[in-house]
Amino acid sequence: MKAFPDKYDAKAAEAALNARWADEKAFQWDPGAPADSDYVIDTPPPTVSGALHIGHVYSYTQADITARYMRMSGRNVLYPIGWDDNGLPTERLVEKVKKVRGGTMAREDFVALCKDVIPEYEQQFRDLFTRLALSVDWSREYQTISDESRTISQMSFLDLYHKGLLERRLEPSLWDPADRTALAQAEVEEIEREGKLNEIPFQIEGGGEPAVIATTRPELIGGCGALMIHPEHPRAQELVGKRAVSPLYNVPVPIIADEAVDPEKGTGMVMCCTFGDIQDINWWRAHRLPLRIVIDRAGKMVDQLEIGTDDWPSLNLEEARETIAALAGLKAAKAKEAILEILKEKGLLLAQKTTHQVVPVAERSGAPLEIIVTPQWFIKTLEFKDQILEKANEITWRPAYMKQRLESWVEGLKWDWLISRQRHFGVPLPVWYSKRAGEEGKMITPTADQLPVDPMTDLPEGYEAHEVEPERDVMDTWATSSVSPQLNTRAINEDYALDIDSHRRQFPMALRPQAHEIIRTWAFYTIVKALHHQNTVPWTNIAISGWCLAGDGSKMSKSKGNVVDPIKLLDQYGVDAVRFWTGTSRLGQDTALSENTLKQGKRVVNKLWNATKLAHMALKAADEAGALNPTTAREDIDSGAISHPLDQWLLGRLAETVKAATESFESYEYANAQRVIEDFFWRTYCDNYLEIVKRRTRFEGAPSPEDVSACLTLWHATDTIVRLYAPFTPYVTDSLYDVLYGDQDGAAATVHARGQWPKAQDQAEPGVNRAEGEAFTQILAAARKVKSEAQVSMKTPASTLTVVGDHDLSALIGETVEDLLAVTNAETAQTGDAPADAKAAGSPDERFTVALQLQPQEK
RNA sequence: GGGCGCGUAGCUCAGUUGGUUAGAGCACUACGUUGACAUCGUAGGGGUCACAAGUUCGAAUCUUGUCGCGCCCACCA
Repeated sequence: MKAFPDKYDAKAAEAALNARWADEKAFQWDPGAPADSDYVIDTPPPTVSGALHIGHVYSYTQADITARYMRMSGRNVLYPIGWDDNGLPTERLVEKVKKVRGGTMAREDFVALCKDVIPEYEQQFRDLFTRLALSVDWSREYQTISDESRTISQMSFLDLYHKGLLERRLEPSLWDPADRTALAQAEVEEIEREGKLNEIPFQIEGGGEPAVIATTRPELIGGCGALMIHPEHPRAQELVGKRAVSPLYNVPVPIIADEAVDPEKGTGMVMCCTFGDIQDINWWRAHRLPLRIVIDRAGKMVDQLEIGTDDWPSLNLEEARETIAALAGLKAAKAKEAILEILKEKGLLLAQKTTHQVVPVAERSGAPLEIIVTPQWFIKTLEFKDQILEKANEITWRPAYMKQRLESWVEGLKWDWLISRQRHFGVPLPVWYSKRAGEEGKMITPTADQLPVDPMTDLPEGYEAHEVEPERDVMDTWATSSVSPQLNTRAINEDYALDIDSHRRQFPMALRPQAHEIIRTWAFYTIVKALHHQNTVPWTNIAISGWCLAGDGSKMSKSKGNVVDPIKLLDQYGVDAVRFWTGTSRLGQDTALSENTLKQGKRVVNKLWNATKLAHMALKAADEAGALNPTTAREDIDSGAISHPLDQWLLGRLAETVKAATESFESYEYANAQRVIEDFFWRTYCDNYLEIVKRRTRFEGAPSPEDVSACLTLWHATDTIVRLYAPFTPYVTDSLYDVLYGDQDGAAATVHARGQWPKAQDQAEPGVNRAEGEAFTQILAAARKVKSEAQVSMKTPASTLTVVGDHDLSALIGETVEDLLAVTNAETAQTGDAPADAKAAGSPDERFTVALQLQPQEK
């Protein structure tokens, strides 16, 4: 046992222990351990976008608390770490740092800049995660853009492509005109705003009352292919079968009845354009309407419409051309204003109503989305909804109700998963298109052993550069991060593998920790990939963390100015205290950053230190007297070495705590574990037991058997408490562990090593001497209350302590009267009637009344 | 519109399968404290468990409904 250091310096401990853990490779996965002891975690690779926020601290600590417990409990934990360092957020960061725009430069040049900028920002994460004491295996660090990740990601592509689950299709898809790329359904957000619902007349061919449609997007009139009306609409009979003529463009379009038109909305008639929304696509397909594109990839009005042809006739071509010219090149929003002006001038804007509008926008850029027809790559999901839901059911969701988010997402899917992006920095789609005579447009893919490839610079085997056209698109980062388990197990399946043995052993994984806002992306996509590649689940458990909110329960955001800098927080409270705060949070639930709880964390660290310091004095003395030879609590009780009833009681309570904490951890309820540990440590151990045991720890020379009993108990309690707190407050516990074990041969170097969690079979009998211990603490509390009410010091001596009434004291509290006298500073104890000059108080459970004859204190 | 979560002390939250008198920390009040700890201790005050009805010997807990907050999904002319 080492000497006890004077003071605990959290910052110094953080630095020293990190160095030691790295040195000893304390958190490396052990390939030599049996496979059934593996516990593999699919760690979220944080997006390299330049932002460190408190949410990182919060959610990664939640995962680490569980990881540390799992390792201590004996599992062979593989806890990798990676960085998601390609895709739009990373492009944005690089553009900001380097003051460039990716779209205006050659791809290679931009990628070179990315590779230049990224390392610094990954180092920020590395520093933060190290300081946070994430017990990740740093030898398993990966990047989603590395050669190996690109290989695995392209393997995933090839497997799905050859299975027919991934295909290139020319069809309408969601388009972000600001970033000029296609998007997946999951990247759509909605904003609410005031809009204008415009009523505009369409003349009826052959005369008659015009059909008035209502639209919020008049700029799309040029793309109108039909006028839709509900079959029950009063004018349906009259109009269906006739043709309406679009204003300004004068294009005759069929009037079609369709149940999907809401007769209550607007005028009950609506134009179908290519494309205003998803309903337009449905009508376009169902009624085989013409494709009339009026908005380009930049979200601007096309200036050369092929209007005036047989397929796209106009009854007044001159006016149509004037309209086209007037709008040419304007962005959709400007074009809307312009066309409304024209309509107004010509008396064609019959009414305009303000309406509450929900507009789909791109999550990243915030730009309103367009639907545009472009060739894109899709992974099939729509026809697999049932299988996806089945797999979701095979996974244990923690908390269980979070599964419903995935279910409602899957049920609402409208698009296959679009993975191609018209961007610059991502994993390339491994495809070429042949230009050879006779096979023009044929898709050529590499073989697995040629990966990774960049079709822009590499060539397919047997082809010359002039014979192929490279695919220029890159994959969305989700297409790669959705194989994060496989990036770590190093294979997609039996057919596509870098290391099939590790994949067979480690896949599916044990745990995916992640936040709830990416259920519809990361969790969903990862499940889809595992289904398509191997018809399995990617992991058996998914633990969903909530958000970290500001102290007042509101969302943290830059605009509100309530963002907390994680580094400052760690400096102010110490990592252990911040982790303690995280440890009070529950999975799935948002947690407000609480100064109280952070302070409480600091108190716990301090209390752990001081309680151990007190115990250490006695332990050290007993050790030097050669009297401290602990085995396990159970054996020391069985052998008679721990003989005192209150020692056994304490260890019995400790055993109950170990049991409850273990059960909580096994069901991923670490907050409950922390609470029961805290309750035992502070209330039972510090407030009561440490006070009670002082009498038997201040021995001179050789300790008596009951002193030895006390010291052995202190040893087991201290040792076990340090282990119980270890997953939560790794620095102070490992510092204390080092004091207890640092110079012992054969002891593990760190409390965080595999197998260090207290074992049930080593504990005392849970609940042993519970009745005596409780009676004792109740009587003690009553005695304290007497002194508190008398407003005297707890040390005030009493000549007698009376447990009022007909009690058998030794039956109640065992042979512990001497302890009771010492801890209450009383001379004698008795039962029966209270002396006339005694002051009395009841115990908290009202079972006892305790009277003390207090002796006047001399100053 | 459908669904999920939450609503318990002034604040932040716990409350296991229904079971004596609903708990903790912070805050508040009083008192105490020269050897583990003022980052402390002891005691105290403070709750119609959102509301209503029901089931039950018994409800914070189960059922139904209402209200409020947050979120997910859908609609979106």
